[in-house]
Amino acid sequence: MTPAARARARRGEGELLREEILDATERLLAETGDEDQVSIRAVCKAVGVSPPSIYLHFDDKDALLLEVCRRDFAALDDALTAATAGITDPVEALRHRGRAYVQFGLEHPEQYRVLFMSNKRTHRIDGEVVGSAAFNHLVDAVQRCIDVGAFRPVDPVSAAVSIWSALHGVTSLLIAMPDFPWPERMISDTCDAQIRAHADPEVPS
Amino acid sequence: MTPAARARARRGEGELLREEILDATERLLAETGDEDQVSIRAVCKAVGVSPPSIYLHFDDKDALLLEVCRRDFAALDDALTAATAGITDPVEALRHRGRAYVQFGLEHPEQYRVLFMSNKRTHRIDGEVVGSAAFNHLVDAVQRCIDVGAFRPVDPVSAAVSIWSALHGVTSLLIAMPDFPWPERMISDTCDAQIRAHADPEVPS
DNA sequence: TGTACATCAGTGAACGCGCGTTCACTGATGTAC
DNA sequence: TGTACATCAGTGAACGCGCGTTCACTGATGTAC
Repeated sequence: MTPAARARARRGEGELLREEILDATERLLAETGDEDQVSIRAVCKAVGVSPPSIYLHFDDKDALLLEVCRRDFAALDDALTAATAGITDPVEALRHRGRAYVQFGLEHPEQYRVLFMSNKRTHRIDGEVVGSAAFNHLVDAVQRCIDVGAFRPVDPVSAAVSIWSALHGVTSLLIAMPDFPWPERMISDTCDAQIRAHADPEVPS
Repeated sequence: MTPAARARARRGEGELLREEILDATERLLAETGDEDQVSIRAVCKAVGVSPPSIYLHFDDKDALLLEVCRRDFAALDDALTAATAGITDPVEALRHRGRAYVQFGLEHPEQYRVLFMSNKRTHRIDGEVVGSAAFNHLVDAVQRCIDVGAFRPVDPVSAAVSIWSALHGVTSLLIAMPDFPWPERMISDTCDAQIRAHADPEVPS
């Protein structure tokens, strides 16, 4: 049951394969749940092309994985933005952002692994930190809570790191140890606790 | 520069090799900082024996890694116990336990990866959760804080999970993304915040 | 005290596998004249 | 309108590598008689 070979792209449409390769890599990662199973050959098989054709579009395997990483960071950022759409209260928006972060991780565990739990350093190139957009948006969200007086006027970057760290703790433990008897409400408790930790006590909610 | 071949053990002392294999695996993990480089062959080279001799002491590679995992969990538990030795105030003891947890992770990052960040599931066998001792000791530490009235009388297991999750968040982010501009005092801030989050407000410290 | 033998602690060589990558190539298709 | 040619989008086969594991073996050493 060999997968159908892919039809050759028409002239001028060679770049189509590039997108198909990226899609297949992503799909393979999600389906196998194992970064080690994402080999050049496996990707080719999934796409229906031969191994050398990868090198028409990517310098090497690392370049391919870096591009996948970029897309995943963008998908995460999009999911977080979507989760807060239409919410005017900055604290509620932050709460939703937090929940959406954990949810993204649980829905795309292997992608989350690659982004935040791997030692492959795929998320770095030439000192560029690929995922900085999502982090900056979190800082902005914290800043808005400070602006309306709901949060104490601390350094928004430190507060964002603290919140991120708590969210990442929950997400990565759930991903790495799915069989542990985690308490219910662990996710929302963490989000709520982070809000509480930064709230201004003089402004009761 | 081939490493010196290991001298054959004397009769009845065959088990010595088992310990040497485990030590070498641990050393290799720490030195290379990469689980993927810990192969049967690499371990053999480090010990100075031939590949088949591994199988005199371990069923297969997974069995070897599981045993390494057991040792690492024991080492973690020992480090945490040592860090709280002689501290009578339960809250101070918990604070030290927290700091020691993060410190263990940063000092043994690749071991920490294997224990808490891997998808290899090395820490499970026949449903036995290998690292439960360290977790139970954390629950006990939380319970002592509750007993003296310093912590609100919540479920100690949930509180322990919450604390663990926060500590793991910090530890694993620092390990996975060492180049990120983490704020100073991130570790101690996290420990302090967790203590505060569970403290009984009627008992000011 | 001598010697045959069982046992122990390993080894040498090979198995089949999948990997990333490279090289020379092919064949369809658009274009210049 | 016909045709030679350049270009594009790939492919087939091979490279050397390291991997986990297995098989038949070796040679030293302790022990029974």
